[in-house]
Amino acid sequence: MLDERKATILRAVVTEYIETAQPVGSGHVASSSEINVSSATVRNDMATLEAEGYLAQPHTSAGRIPTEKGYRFFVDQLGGPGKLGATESQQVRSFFSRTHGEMEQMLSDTSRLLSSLTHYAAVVVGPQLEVATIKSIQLVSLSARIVLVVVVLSNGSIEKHTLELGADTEDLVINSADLRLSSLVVGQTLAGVGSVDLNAAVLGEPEDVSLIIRTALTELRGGHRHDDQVFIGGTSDMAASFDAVRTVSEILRILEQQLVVVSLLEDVLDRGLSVAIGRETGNEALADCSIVVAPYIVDGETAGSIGVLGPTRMHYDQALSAVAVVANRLGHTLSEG
Amino acid sequence: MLDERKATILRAVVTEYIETAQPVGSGHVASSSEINVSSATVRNDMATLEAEGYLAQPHTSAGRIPTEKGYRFFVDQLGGPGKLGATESQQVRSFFSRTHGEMEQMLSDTSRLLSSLTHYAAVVVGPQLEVATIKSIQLVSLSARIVLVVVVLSNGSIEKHTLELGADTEDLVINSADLRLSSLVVGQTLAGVGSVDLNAAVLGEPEDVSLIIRTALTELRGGHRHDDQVFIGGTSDMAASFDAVRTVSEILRILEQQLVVVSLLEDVLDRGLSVAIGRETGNEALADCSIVVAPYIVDGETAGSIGVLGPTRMHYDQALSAVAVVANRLGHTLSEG
DNA sequence: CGCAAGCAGTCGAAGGACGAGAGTGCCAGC
DNA sequence: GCTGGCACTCTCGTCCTTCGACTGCTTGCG
Repeated sequence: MLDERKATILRAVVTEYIETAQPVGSGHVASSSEINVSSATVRNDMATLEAEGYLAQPHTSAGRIPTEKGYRFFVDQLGGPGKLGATESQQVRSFFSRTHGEMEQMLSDTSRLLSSLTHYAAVVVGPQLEVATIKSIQLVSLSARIVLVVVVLSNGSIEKHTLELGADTEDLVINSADLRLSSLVVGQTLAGVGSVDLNAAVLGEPEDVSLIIRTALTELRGGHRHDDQVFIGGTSDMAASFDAVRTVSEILRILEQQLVVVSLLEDVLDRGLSVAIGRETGNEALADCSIVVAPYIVDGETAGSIGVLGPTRMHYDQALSAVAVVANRLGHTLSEG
Repeated sequence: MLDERKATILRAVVTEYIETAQPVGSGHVASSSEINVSSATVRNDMATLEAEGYLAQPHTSAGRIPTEKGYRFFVDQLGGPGKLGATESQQVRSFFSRTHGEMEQMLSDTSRLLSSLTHYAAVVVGPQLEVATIKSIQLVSLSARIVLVVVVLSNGSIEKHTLELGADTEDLVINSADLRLSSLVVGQTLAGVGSVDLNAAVLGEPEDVSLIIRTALTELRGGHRHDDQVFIGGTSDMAASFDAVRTVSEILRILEQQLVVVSLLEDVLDRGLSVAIGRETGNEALADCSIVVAPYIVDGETAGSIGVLGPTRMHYDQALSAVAVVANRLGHTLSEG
């Protein structure tokens, strides 16, 4: 499609623009790269590149700026994540050797790590609960009419639901319900709870016990929506890399909607991409942004995804490496547990 | 201190500046307020107000801008939160009638409510776990060497800790440890766990059981640090009310540090204030910001605090009312549960 | 003495002129 | 097919001027 020299020129323009945020002119490219042709030749090629949609001019007699198509070419020819710098990979290593304990804490810390590596906003989407099996279910009575259902899942996360009962209920009743529930759902997935036959479930139990069981199961089924946990870090870094408050505010508005963020990442992954540039993100408000994503794999299965969000002129190579390495290590660490 | 007319003038300047973000001149004040004096007189008074530190001039021949002292006077003479507007109080009412269920979810939603009411960033600090008593403790074995300690507290929140055991452990052993732990800590506060005598705790138990008990108790003691949960909403609104990206980025950096946020709010409350203006916040990076805070009370005790963070030129009356009403209703709702 | 009216002075914001600089497109020639 | 040269374009910074919005002060009036 593009001959060797045009590709090199395009590469040079993109790199330079990412570095300086200034339109880059033919002179710069001619002098500061491995091309040994004159600026006039570069000019001709740049005109072609513009005609083919890889570059754009903010105005006549200014240098060129990469278009989304230009960035896309640049990213594609990078051909996957490279090596991480020495200090960065040291940082990753020390993070994962130090980290332990709660998954939530760890995912949240991971988003901080990722943003500190890349200086962009980092998003970490927690494992989907649906695939995990139920290890334990327990009813805890908080007050006469309030009962907490605590479900422990095989991946170490916890689902909880508050039940408000219509009438005061004795501990004995709660215990019976607890036992029955355990035998019903332990070993199932959360999704599997949906297929439990409500009527069969309460067969032979007294009225008050069966009421609790019904309520608890219904709650568990309804809980599907806030399945995904999202951890976001580095919004301040993100803000610093834009120059219009308006843009920053719009991006923050997106990031505040966790559902949108999750589907954003998943859309990108579904399309088989690891980078979405500008409008490729599918979100008009992110026209000036790019997203770099990777899934992480726990015990052989894709568990969740991580990503960074920055300006279209982001350091793609660094971001790609950072995301890849962190996703890899994160999956590894979670698999051990 | 300030005679009636000077106070009125100061009030007028502050209101006007909050509205327009433009320095306000003597002409404006003279024409657009209940003062019936000429602009020349206003000018004289404004000169005095400036000399006394209530107003400042960006440059000669510009209008006046309130100083922190000016805002402080303005806020003090407001004398506490007023009524909320009709639509806003409708919004609050419908929110609290609709809301139910998980505390985390509710606090997070509350931060969204508060930011949507005020159009500033909203901070909700969750109840301190230390005062809650332990309702139940349970050990769940996730794999041969990994055990999850799940602690249910009386306020409905959950603490969990992962234990990594040195050797494969049978369920029987875990069950014994579970029983012993329950008898030890149920009914205590989390802080109270600290005073349990480790040696007495494991008296008479076999080696493997006592190891688990020790590990679990130690973990629970160490867990004190991430006590407070912080929920932040409306960062996009906050961003929109500043005009320098730099400022926004710095504020976001503060908000990313949950510990800092918590102590920020508590410092303000400790000083007996409900509003901190500019440097009163005690944080240099928040020189252009003000914070409005209120504690919320659950079952007669101060449980946590909520607040909004906006520019020094914020709508103090609205913010004060919103924070007061929401804190009140939140405390109420949590008390019922 | 307090207030108002008038007036001179100050300063920033807005707008226009202008040159410098960076970059382009194109053409002719090697 | 590449290059040097050249004319042209457009932005940006600077300078200048004008305009307008203020202020501070002085003076006069009740």
